[in-house]
Amino acid sequence: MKKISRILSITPLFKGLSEQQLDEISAIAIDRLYHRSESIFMEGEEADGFYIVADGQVKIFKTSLDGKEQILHIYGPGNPFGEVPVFSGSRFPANAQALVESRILFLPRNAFVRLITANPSLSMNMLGELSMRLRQFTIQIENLSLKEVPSRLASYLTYLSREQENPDRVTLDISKGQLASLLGTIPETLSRIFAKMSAQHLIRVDGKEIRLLDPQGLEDLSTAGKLAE
Amino acid sequence: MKKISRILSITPLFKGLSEQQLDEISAIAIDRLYHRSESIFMEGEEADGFYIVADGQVKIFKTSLDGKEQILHIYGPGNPFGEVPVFSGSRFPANAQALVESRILFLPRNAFVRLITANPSLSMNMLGELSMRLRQFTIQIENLSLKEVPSRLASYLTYLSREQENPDRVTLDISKGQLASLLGTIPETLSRIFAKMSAQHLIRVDGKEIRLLDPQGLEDLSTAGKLAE
DNA sequence: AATACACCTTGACTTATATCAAGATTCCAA
DNA sequence: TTGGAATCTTGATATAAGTCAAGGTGTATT
Repeated sequence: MKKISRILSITPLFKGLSEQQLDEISAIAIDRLYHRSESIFMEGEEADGFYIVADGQVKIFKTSLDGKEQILHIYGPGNPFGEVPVFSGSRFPANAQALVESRILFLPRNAFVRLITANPSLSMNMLGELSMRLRQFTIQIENLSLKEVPSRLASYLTYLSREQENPDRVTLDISKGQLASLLGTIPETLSRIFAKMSAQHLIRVDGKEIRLLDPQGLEDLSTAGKLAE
Repeated sequence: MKKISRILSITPLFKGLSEQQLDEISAIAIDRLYHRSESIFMEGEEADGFYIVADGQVKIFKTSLDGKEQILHIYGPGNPFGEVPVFSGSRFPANAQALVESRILFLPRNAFVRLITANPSLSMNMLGELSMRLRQFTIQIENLSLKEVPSRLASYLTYLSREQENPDRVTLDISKGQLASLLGTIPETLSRIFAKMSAQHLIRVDGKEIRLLDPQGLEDLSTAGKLAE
C-alpha cells in the first residue's frame, strides 16, 4: 500500500509544493477503498471536500428520470474529481461511481481552501486544472450537438490512439456499453456503427482491441463527413 | 462613457479588491467597441489575455464545417469570457462574437496572472467563477444528451422566468434563431415546438414576449415528460 | 410610404437514432 | 466444466428532429 504523500506527489495538481506542504495535505487526506460499481457520491449531495483517484477508475455521470445515463468523464490515477462544489456552492452537480475496485483519497474542503489561500502556486495549478476541464467540456458539447455518432466515435478512437501512442491500434479501457454512454448514445447504436465501420474497412474490432485500418479516414470522418452506406 | 474602474468594481470577479488594486487593473485594461456581429476572437487563435463585457451582449460558440453553430454561452455586462487560455494553454477553444453593439475590456494575461498570484482573494473569486461555468456546462451536456428539444426549451423558459423574477411572463433576450442554437437545434424545429406548446396552452408567444400559462406544466416537461401530440 | 432585408413560420419529406425484442457471445464463479 | 449473468449484436419498427423549399411578418432605412 503506497503512502498517501507518494500519491499526492505524482498528482499534477500538487506539482511544485514543498515536502512539508505535501505532508500537511497527507495528514488531512482520508483514504478509502470502493469496490466495483460502488457509488462515491450522488448528484445533489452535500459536499464538504473533493476526491483524488489513487488507484482504479471512476466515472462521473448524469442520469435522466428514465435511467438513461450520460457519462461526463472517466478518471484514473492522479485525477481529482468533485472539486466544483469546493469553490461554488456545496452540492455535487453529478454522480460518481467506481468502475473497478478503486482506492480514493478524500480531501476536506476547509483544510484545502486554507492551503490554496496560502499558496499561490497551488491556486495556479487548480486554475489550470479547472480550465482544462472547461476545455474538455467545450469539446464534448461540440461533439454532442454538431456531430453524429459515427463522427464522435471516430473522434474518440483518434483521441485514444494519440493517448496510447499507437497510430494503428487501440485498446478500449472501458466496456462498449460505457463507451456508448460517454458518446451520448446507446449500446445498440454503437454496435451497429462498429459493424458499419468494419464493413468499410475503417477499423477491425476484436473485443476491446480495435485496429485502425484507415487512420486518415477516421480523422476525416471525425471532422467532417458522414459515414457512407 | 463610464470609467473603467467603475465597470471593474461591479464585476463579481473583482469583488473584495482594494481601490488601489482596481486602479492597477484599470491601468492595464484595454477598452474597445465592437459593432453588431463583429468577431472578437476565433477558435484556435493565439490568446494573450481575456475579456470582460462592459456593455452589450456576446455569444461564445462552436461551428461545424458545414456552418451549423452551437452556442455555448451568452454573456452580458460584468461577465468575463475567454479566460480559459489564460490558465491552460494559449489558444481559444471557441469563437466569440458581439451580438449587439458592445463595449469590451481586454485584460492582458501577464498582468492578470501577476495580480492573481499576489492576491488570494482574487484567485478564490476566479476559482469560483470557473467552477460556476463547469456547473453550467454539466447542465448543458445533460440537456443536450438526455432531453428532447421541448424539455430543453421548457428548462430554458423556467430558468428565464426565475432570472427575470416573473413567474408567468418572460422576455427573450436573444433572437429565436440564436435561441435555437443555444438549445442545440435549428430555427424550424424551435418554431414548431413553440407552436405545439401554444396549442397545448402551456405558453402564449407574442414575438419576444412569452406568457407562461402553465408554469408547473413547463417544470414537469423540463424534468421528465414528453410533449403530448 | 415604399422597399429591402432579416427573421420567423409552415409544409412535405428524409434520415439518424432510439426503442423493443430476440439471440449470440463472453466472462466468471460455483 | 458448466450454468448463469452480463454484455454485445442484429433485426424490425417508431419517432424526433433535420433538410429543403416557399411564403409570411416585421422592422429598419432611405
